[in-house]
Amino acid sequence: MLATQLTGTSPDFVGGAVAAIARLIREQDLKPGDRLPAEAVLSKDLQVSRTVVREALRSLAALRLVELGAGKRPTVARLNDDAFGLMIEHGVVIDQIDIQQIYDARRTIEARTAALAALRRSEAEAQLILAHADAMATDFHRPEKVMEHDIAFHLAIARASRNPVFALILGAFQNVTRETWPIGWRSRSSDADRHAMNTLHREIGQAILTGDPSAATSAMNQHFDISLKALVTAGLI
Amino acid sequence: MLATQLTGTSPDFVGGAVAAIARLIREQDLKPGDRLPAEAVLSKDLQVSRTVVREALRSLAALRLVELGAGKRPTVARLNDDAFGLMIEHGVVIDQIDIQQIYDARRTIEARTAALAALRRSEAEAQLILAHADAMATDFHRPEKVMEHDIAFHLAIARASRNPVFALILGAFQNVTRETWPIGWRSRSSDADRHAMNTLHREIGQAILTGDPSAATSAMNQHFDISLKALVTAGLI
DNA sequence: TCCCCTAAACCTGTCATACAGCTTTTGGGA
DNA sequence: TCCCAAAAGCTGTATGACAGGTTTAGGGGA
Repeated sequence: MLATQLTGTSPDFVGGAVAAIARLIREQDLKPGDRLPAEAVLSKDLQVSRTVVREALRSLAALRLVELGAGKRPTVARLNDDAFGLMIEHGVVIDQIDIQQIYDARRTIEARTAALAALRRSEAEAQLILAHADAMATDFHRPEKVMEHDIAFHLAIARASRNPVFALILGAFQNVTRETWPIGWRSRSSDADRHAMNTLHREIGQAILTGDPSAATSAMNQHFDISLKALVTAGLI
Repeated sequence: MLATQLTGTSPDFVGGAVAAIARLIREQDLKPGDRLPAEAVLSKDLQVSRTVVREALRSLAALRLVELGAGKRPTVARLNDDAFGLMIEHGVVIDQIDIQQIYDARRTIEARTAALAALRRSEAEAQLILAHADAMATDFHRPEKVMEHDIAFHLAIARASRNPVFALILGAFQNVTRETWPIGWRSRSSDADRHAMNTLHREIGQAILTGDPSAATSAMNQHFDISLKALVTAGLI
């Protein structure tokens, strides 16, 4: 339950404060934007110095449970993917996770988000998804733009799935994707290959617009088949 | 990239220190267990007070990128699921995520981990998985034990899938599962229903032992169908 | 009465210093 | 060479201080 660990049975004031503040949020049923007590108040209530309270709040802020700002009392925060993104990136840096494993996770999840998006997307979401697919073709000669639209395309689908857990997880993969994407792009042998990828994106978008979940899933799976092949060709995997 | 946010264009010393330390780990290619510079050294190098360095280290420790201990220099840490677990729990507490969404994520991922486990499990892993399934039957009259074996069963499969991303995500759901599991258990109308669940667990385990991925996936899907129904009956979803 | 503005009160971000207690290193003795 | 103890190194916590940002309260004007 604590965010830090105990050395033997030592006190761990900071860990205790983290737990106490998390409990406070839960027990007082606080929601995003609600203000927590000021540091000085927490310090008195929890019987620890402001130093300890501040380190505890920083811990919670790192996890995105609270938000801090100069002069402002701490507030309860909405979950957001960049904290988890840092963790994933770290996993890659220390070789605990490799790129193929991330791709497999993406494939597994995105096969599902594509299906859910086909079932649940709003009209605006479907249009946004297709717009990104189209923009990838339009900006074809500018790889950086293509990449950003590609990433936005997949994230838009995740959001349209209406499951924030999926959006959170896939959002966390973004930074890693930004590093590997150019490799895949360069490894494709011809522009024809690159256009073929765009076609698949549009197919996914169409299936989502049409509301055909199994078509969306199978197009998404094809997409990952091809992308993975490109990374294998590049020797990245 | 930073773990905390900037208010306008303010300096944000702590955020800068977090980024600098993360960069240090990456650029020096540090691995789990490697020691970081002492706080005093970082303080001098980064030109900020020890207070700032400490808050930055606490942030990284909360995300499990580093590990802290009294008297010890900070060390690089292996990723671990409890930080992500806290985030998920928070998402539930503030109503950003509901139980059904977590179940859908679990179902999606576990259909895959079951298949992968069937393909990749070691002999010992297969035995461990089956042992947990058996223990659920043996300890049938002690719900708490059943729950722990149930959770351990699913986690063992995740680990046997050999994809740490899945293990990380599913591990993070554990705490939430611990809160909802008893509700599902109580909602089942008869002991026969409860035994049926155990049978399914054993079926999954058998498929993994046999090395039959599609059987493992379909048994896992059945398992989730039934579990979800129990939660719907209980009015939780 | 209501709105707006300003001054005061409140609060966080950063710094410096101090010291207890834990860990690692060093150096000497067997 | 190995072991052990002393010294050095380091973190965890506390206190006090102050700059600068934010919120609140209260007064003045319409």
